[in-house]
Amino acid sequence: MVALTFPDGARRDYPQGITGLEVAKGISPSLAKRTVAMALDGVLADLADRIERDARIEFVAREDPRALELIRHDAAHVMAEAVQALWPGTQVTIGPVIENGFYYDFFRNEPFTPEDFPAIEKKMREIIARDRPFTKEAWSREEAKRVFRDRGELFKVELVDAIPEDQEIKIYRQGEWFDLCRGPHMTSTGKVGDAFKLMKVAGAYWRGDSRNPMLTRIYATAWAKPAELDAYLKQLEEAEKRDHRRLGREMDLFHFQEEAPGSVFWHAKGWTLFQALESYIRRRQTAAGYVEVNSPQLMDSELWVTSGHMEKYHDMMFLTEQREEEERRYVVKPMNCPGHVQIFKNGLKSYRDLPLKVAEFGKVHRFEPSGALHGLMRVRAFTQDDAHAFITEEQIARECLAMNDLILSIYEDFGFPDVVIKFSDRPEKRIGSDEVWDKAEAALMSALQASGRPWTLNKGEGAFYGPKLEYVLRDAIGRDWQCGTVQVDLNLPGRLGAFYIDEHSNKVTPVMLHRAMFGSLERFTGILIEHYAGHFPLWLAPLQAVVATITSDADDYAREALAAAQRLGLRVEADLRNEKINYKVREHSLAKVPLLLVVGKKEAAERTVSIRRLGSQQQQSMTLDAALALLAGESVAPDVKRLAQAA
RNA sequence: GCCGGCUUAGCUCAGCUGGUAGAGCACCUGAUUUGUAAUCAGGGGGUCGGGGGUUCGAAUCCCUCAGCCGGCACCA
Repeated sequence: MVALTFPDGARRDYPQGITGLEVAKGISPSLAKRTVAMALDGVLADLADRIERDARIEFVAREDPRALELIRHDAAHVMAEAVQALWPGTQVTIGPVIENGFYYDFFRNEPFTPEDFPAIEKKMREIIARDRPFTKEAWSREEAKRVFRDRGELFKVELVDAIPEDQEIKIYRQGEWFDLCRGPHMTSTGKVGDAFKLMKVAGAYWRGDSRNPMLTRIYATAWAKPAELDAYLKQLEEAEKRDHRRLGREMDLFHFQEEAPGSVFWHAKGWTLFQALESYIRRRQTAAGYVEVNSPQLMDSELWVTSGHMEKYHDMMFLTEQREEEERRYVVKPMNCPGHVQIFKNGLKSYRDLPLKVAEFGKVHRFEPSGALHGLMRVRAFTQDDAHAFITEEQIARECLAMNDLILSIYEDFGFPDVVIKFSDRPEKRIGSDEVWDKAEAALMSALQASGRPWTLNKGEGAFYGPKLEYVLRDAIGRDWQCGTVQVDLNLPGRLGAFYIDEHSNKVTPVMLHRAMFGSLERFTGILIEHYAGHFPLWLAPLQAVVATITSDADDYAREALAAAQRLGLRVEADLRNEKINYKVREHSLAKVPLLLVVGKKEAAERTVSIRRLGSQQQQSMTLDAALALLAGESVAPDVKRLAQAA
């Protein structure tokens, strides 16, 4: 006998080996009918599975949120059957559920194109309409390999081989078609429903390894109800509207062109935004005890040989040509650290100088693979808010904590609600003694725990020179961005010959901490454009307000208002064009100008303005002086505002 | 870098199976002086991404290079 506990707390005994379906039927035929799977002790299982042990049992209806991953997984099987029905000889490989949908990787000489989608979707609907039950079989390893080999499914043979010896080989059938699969599945193909859509084709390496053959991946989305599918598609459209590449063009922030792939042409408005961010970081880190330096763009390649970068990253660095009159070759810097070590080494340093925290808005160049380039998010030339702290071993914990606090405080100012920290500890291949690693990891970990933030362990993912923290932001539409980093470096200072004199007159190699907060300013600007959907807070908005006239009678007054605003350092333009106010309101709203100061005859006579805020229909009338004071107040950066409040 | 797709006016896009390029918006000019999301009329603008080939003839077909887009791989 097995004892099953039901969600209402009832507990009943059943013969051992009874199936979930039989249990459901025993309770009521209608329950059995609407149930697509069960959960035993919270783990999803086939409804046809035999129950061998006492368990908490729950019946999962198709509408249950937990059924969604089954719908998607079943849909993946249906898609694979459809593809093989349409193109015999296509090999199937793997088809997992992912966020918002699923994919399936196929191997076929002729790749698929989106034009094939309608046919595949049609065939899928046929298979779903047939409503064949999913049935599970356990095969022997040899039998599975023989069957797949006979069918020419060589990738499946590899998959069978990859299954650990202690696990059984499970095959799921849906009518004639079957697939190697871990399961579980719903009761039949009909349960997939029709809220699915094929989204895109993509190449993907077999087993994620670029040395392997490339497969064709078909991405699809699937939902329990058509309304959910529609909502998802709408959400994608919304995300597209806030794409920083699109907003960058629409808001006249920047552009790219063929002659400089991966390098940004910043327009005046975009550069204003960029500089607002740079100034902000400069204020924050100066307040935290950093000094700012600037190191050369080009340095002798020998230095990069010494640092080890040449060997590891040669293919990703820009190098100058060797010239007749100059035998040396120069490297366009891909990072700032070697330069900062040179600054540290210049002049003898004492333990009294430590910690020495050196920051630079260094522009670095990296020859990123062409396929990796992506707007501002992945470029070949970018500006890091980089810093290196030269410290003693004893100072590791304190300085890491200070960096951690600074980074988290900065993200708060931009309204990122969720920050997840990844802790990467010692990798297999590393330098330095275990004692030093122990100390470095413990110090980093104490900083991490002091932050009180959620974190995850990235086992063995640290740099070869030391452990690191990586800060991942989640933006307004739920996407993750890795930005900040704190790295303990036990290697480079020694390698480049840096030392300080300790209190016993001994030469000691300092520990170096690498720190970035935004990471790449280019990328962070892109993230912010999407995070705010172009609706920047006033302190960042490239154009804060437009003074718009209703008739030309107000032109002189508008010019006066503009000049007064500019004297206050506000970023304001005047729109004196011979256009209707409706037209101007529309145009500046679309351009996402935060504030419109509308002036007509009435305002000119009364020395007032009518304020209209972006996203609001309402108007607010006040005197020009009051309006400018308000604007100036709202334009103050959050850190400066805090200082003013504290004073 | 790999797989697939795309590249036509400043932007968004149309141009069927080859016959020599079009729309809307933007821009310019004129009229209109306007009260909170598009006033009307007129006008200019393209060696159809670069190079090569097939053809009597190429935006259209083929090859090649580049860039971009979607993934994969990579990301000090």
